[in-house]
Amino acid sequence: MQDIRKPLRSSSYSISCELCSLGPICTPILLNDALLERKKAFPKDHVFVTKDTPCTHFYIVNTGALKTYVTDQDGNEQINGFYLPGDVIGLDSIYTKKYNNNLKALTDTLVCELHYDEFIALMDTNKQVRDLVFNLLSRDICNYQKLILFFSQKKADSRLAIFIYSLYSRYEQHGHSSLNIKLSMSRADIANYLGLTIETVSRIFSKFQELGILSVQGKYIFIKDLDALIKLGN
Amino acid sequence: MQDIRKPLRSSSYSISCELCSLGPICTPILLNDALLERKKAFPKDHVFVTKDTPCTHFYIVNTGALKTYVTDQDGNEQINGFYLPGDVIGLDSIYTKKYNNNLKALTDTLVCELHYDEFIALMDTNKQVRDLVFNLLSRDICNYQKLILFFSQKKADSRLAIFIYSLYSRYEQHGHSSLNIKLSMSRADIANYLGLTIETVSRIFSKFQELGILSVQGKYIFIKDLDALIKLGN
DNA sequence: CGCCCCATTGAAGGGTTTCAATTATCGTGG
DNA sequence: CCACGATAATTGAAACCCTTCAATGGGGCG
Repeated sequence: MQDIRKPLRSSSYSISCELCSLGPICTPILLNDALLERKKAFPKDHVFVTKDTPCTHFYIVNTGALKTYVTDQDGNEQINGFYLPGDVIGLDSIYTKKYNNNLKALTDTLVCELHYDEFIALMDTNKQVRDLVFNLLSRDICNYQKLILFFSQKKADSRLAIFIYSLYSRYEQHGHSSLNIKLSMSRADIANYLGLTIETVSRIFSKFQELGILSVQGKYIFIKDLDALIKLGN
Repeated sequence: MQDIRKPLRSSSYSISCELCSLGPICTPILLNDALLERKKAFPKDHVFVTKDTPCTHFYIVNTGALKTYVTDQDGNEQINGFYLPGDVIGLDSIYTKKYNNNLKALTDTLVCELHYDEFIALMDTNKQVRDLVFNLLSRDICNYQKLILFFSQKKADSRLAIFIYSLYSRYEQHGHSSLNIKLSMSRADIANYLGLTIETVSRIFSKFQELGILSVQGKYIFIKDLDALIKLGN
């Protein structure tokens, strides 16, 4: 079997400022150093935001991957989402003024930090910034609505198929189109997020491999039949 | 058995302007008649918004109940959510500029219509309006995040328990605290929304009734043990 | 009153989880 | 560099939950 680890381009799994969700409001000096701290580093497994603490920054992922999670009353971790380069984290805090999730680096990660107060204040005076935030919020809501339908309706096979496809799709949107994907999260994290068990995730990966839809080798996935993967998601 | 229909107060299942999500920006003349058309009536089963048409209005439910839904590629209806008095509908359209769902009255319904363009324009000049919309958007995102966790993690029992509790809770927030609930939607709608079958929903209602948690009589629910209902949701 | 639709209930089948055992992978220290 | 231990991932078998298919019961409306 082809070693799917060969074409690994982990160093390229970062986002250029042009393709970042902040887009044109960031690259010019519109956002100066008082508002934005660029490329701050967090090591793998570092929890750098704790739920219910006051919101001081929004984060934009530059390189690496993060997960947001809460812990339920039994102390179990419940993963809310994964964030990849270009994603903005923390917009839900506009309402609560505090973080609604814990935030943990899945790999060594670079983020841009946006100072909350200053940025919120900037929205009052700058229409371009304001419109951007409206669009980000509204877009988030659209995505979440789709996600709710997804989780309410889909069985295990579809969940995993769409999960893998969405990783592909999100990298593609940010200019890293490749059928080779390195999972930055463990099977346990995937299972937790999808509301399945580790065993089920593992079994479905094996099944997809038998069906010739993808090659699985630990954290490395090679999508052999993208159309079939999409079809499985329906 | 006590006839739980007796304390029906369908006429009171409307919201006063003071408790509406628009709050203080609406009751004063801040929103004039050019922006807001009050208490427009739609009959039961009327589809008054079609997906993908340009967004012309936001809607705020005054009396009655609505559902939003899309149809998948097989033509099946997939319910996205139910809207009760006080709820604002259409904020996700800020990004797409068109409606992302069909909108159908579950009962005879009164809504307030907010003209999209004029309202968006008002945000440019009025900070109070702007902040309100930011908060509504951000709050929606918080709610959706919780809903995603809910649907990704919860089994059938919990789904139905939380669904019933959330109806109770939403009426309570808007000043109609009562353990008697009239379901405005069919079992099919509930099942569709929760990602279950009609049969499963029916069986769980029966089970809850046997456990003494609630009385079920068609569309009328009486919550006999709220704590147990909440516990079942976990 | 009767019809139709909605809701309930039962039995069988399929999918997911649970429990248990094995295998692979990663990091560490010899 | 290899060996080792710990952790992560895979695989199998049994139990459980939910769906599917089928039949019955009940309420609303003409």
